[in-house]
Amino acid sequence: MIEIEFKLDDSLGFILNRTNTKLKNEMFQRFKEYDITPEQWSVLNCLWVQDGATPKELADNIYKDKPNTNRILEKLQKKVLIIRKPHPVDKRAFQIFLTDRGWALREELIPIVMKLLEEATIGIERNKVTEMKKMLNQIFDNLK
Amino acid sequence: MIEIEFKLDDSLGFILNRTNTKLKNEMFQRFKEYDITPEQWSVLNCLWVQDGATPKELADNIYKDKPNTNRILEKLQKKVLIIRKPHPVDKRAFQIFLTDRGWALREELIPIVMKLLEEATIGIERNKVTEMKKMLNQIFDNLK
DNA sequence: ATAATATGGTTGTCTTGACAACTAAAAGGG
DNA sequence: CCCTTTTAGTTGTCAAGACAACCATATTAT
Repeated sequence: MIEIEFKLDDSLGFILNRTNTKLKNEMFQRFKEYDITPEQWSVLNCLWVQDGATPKELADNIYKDKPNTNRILEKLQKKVLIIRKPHPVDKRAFQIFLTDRGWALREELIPIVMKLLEEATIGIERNKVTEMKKMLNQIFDNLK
Repeated sequence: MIEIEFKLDDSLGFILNRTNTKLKNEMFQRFKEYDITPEQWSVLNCLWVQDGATPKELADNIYKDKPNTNRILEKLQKKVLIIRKPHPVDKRAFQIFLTDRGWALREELIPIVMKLLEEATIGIERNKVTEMKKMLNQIFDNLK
């Protein structure tokens, strides 16, 4: 009988998930005083670049499906960080706009994230991080 | 005024999360006919190495908290892949044992995962993957 | 122009993840 | 030995992710 060799602790999937979870969680902690989750952060990021985007466009940008994006938007709306306006052309759609508070978070949150990523990658050369990001994107492209 | 530069699409956190989600999801799809989730897979893996472990030990091994581990165990139990037995020494604790079906999944699932990881890392040299895993573990250790 | 199809958005369900609060048993300190 | 503290496990809550089903509007084909 052939003994199958597989070590969970050395498996890319497990390692990836473990690190991702911890990083996301640390981000969540540092955002706590702003009451923003990492997912909400990613939506805000998209809006800072493209204010007035539709939920569909935002969903595409953050690589999540429409229901999830919708629920994230609901939470941002409840916190008055965004407002929905009817789309001028497409009656099915909306446009999402940042409120003043939504805009203001930009200068507050970005430094926090940059500091976090700085700390997370201590001991890893900058070009190695770039290399890792390329590999992660390669894996992303390889799938599905 | 200083213009803050930050691109979500080039941010390690975003890239990590995006790839992790996709890999996990692809795993979920390939496990579908076995009705096993990636998280349930990780628990089974631990039991294949340490049959009779307690929920607490399993939680430590998969880096999840007790409530989450407990609920994953409930699902494995409902599918009769594991059974709980009272701990012989500690009356608070349990020991988790694999059923025959739980053992049998080993030979079925491991090749699927190995194939998936093979496909996911196409175009990336094997030593680069090793390097990436080291970096991910470094990041994990850097945090908290 | 109308019928069929596609798309934007919403709602519901199930699994997971973090966290708080709780029970019961074990361990430690006086 | 008793009292305090720690630990194993459970339950509940909220945010999120995948998925299916659904409605209303747009688009396309005939």
